[in-house]
Amino acid sequence: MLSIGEFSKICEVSAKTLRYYDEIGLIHPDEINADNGYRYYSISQLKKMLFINRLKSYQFSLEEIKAILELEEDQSGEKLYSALSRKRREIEQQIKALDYTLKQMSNDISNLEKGIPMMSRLDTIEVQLVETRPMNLLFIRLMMSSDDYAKGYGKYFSGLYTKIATEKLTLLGTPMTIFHSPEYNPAGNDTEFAIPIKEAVQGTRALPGGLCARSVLKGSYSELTSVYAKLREWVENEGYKLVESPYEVYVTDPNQVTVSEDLVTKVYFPVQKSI
Amino acid sequence: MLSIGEFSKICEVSAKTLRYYDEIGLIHPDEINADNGYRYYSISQLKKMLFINRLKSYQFSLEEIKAILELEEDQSGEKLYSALSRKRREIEQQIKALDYTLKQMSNDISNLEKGIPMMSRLDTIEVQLVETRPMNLLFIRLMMSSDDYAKGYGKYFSGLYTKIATEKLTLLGTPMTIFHSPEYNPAGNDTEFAIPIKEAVQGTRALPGGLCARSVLKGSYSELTSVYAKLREWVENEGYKLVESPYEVYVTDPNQVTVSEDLVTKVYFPVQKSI
DNA sequence: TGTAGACCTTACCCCAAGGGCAAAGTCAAC
DNA sequence: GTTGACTTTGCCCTTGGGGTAAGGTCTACA
Repeated sequence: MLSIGEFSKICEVSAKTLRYYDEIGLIHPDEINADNGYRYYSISQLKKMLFINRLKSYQFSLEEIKAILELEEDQSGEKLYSALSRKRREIEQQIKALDYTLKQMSNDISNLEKGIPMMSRLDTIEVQLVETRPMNLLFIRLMMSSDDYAKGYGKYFSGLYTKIATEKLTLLGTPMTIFHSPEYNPAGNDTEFAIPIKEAVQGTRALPGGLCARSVLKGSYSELTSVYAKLREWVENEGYKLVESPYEVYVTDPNQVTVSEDLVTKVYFPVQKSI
Repeated sequence: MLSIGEFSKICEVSAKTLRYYDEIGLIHPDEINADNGYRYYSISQLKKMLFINRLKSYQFSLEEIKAILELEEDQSGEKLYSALSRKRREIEQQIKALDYTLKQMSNDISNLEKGIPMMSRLDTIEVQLVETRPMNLLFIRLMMSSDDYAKGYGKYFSGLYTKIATEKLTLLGTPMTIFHSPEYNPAGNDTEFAIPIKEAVQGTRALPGGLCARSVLKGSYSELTSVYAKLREWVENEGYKLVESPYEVYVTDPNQVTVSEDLVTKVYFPVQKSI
């Protein structure tokens, strides 16, 4: 039997951590001296502890590890296999996200090298007051959680395009998204995917034309936040107010454009002069 | 002026977060109504908030962001530039680490597909009882923090090799590391880098031979933990005890071996029969 | 002018995964 | 027998806020 100190040295885990794992039921010492409360671990617990360490290095939470250990006792490695596969996908996602972060950072760094301040893009976003024409939209409107956006765009737009193709409708513009939720809510937003067409068939509606504040974004969608901020600032400063739901028009098809710098998106804020 | 709710919607930051940032001094509202305590933000604070959001996405802590904001007020973007560059290196490191994790996970997953349990490697590590010969070591002994190991190995071994070359000494084996700290301590470990040579010049010492438990590791150093655990288990089970500092012998040169599967490392535990 | 509903305030407790420290009890070696 | 190393529990601390409660305020509508 090994004291907590000995066991901790062998596993390269602090004694404090071992006590914590005992407390949360992850790994209990094989034996506890009833007189003095000293914890004693058996050599055979080493394997379990190393397994825990490995799962930790795979970014499983202690709770997940506990569940895995409990499952492992009954049956074969089926659950473990699927848990690992799921976690692997998560880590692949993390790497993608970090690659993207790296790209953005490098962009900012090279701008700084040229003497361009980091947030100067905000000052260069141009807002125009435009009059839009009424349109007839083939649409689908639903609640989107922020996680599903990437998937949703492809799914719903291709559904709409399929309908246009099978029913031989006439395309009049590029796809657009209308945001009906008055505020941004990570849990879910009332979102409308739409494509302008000629025919007023079932599943279409009219989008009235009117005065809009509009910005054109050339480049990655990650800058959209700045565009929205700029538009709101402009609307406020110029004495207008938002009277309808804002919408985005995807002038370039994200599936056709491989380089994100080539993306063109127009953001519209339907406005009125306030009083 | 914008109320906290309006400002929070524009920035896509929760009101709670804004109150927290006010509390820690990251961004104070432009004005606070003295009667009711309501916070009011100006449109011009938008840029600062978006800047904070961007730095957050670059994994700066709020404390770091605060420091950056305070520096930005006085002078040019020098500090920001170096902070960004440093953080970029950190993120590159993270990606490397995640890539490595991914490799290990994939290995475990493909083993599971073949029906091989994850920690079965532990059972396959073989321990042999061997008698080592005394050696004469050219050595350097110092405290190494766990962060420096990667750098340290190259630095200190190349120092020793330089000495061997310039003083025309005779190489008698591959490099080795002796761990004198009785326990693993992340803050620093008493570590000896050594190379066996023939001549007993200054800067050398004798390593006595004797009974050792030894395991041979073929593959990545990340498995060393398992090897150490296995050796300790073996020593305990077979009724031996550790009587000197353990050491590792790097049979293959890490600088020559490009594929980590080809690395060969021998781990020695000098032992005696216990009583 | 009244009031309902939306909005704001502070205050308190909560999360993960332990780290640090203190006071007190215990063990092992000399 | 003593000393120093080891162990115990208990309490507070970390990051970046989330959740909720109790109570005060604002604004739009009737």
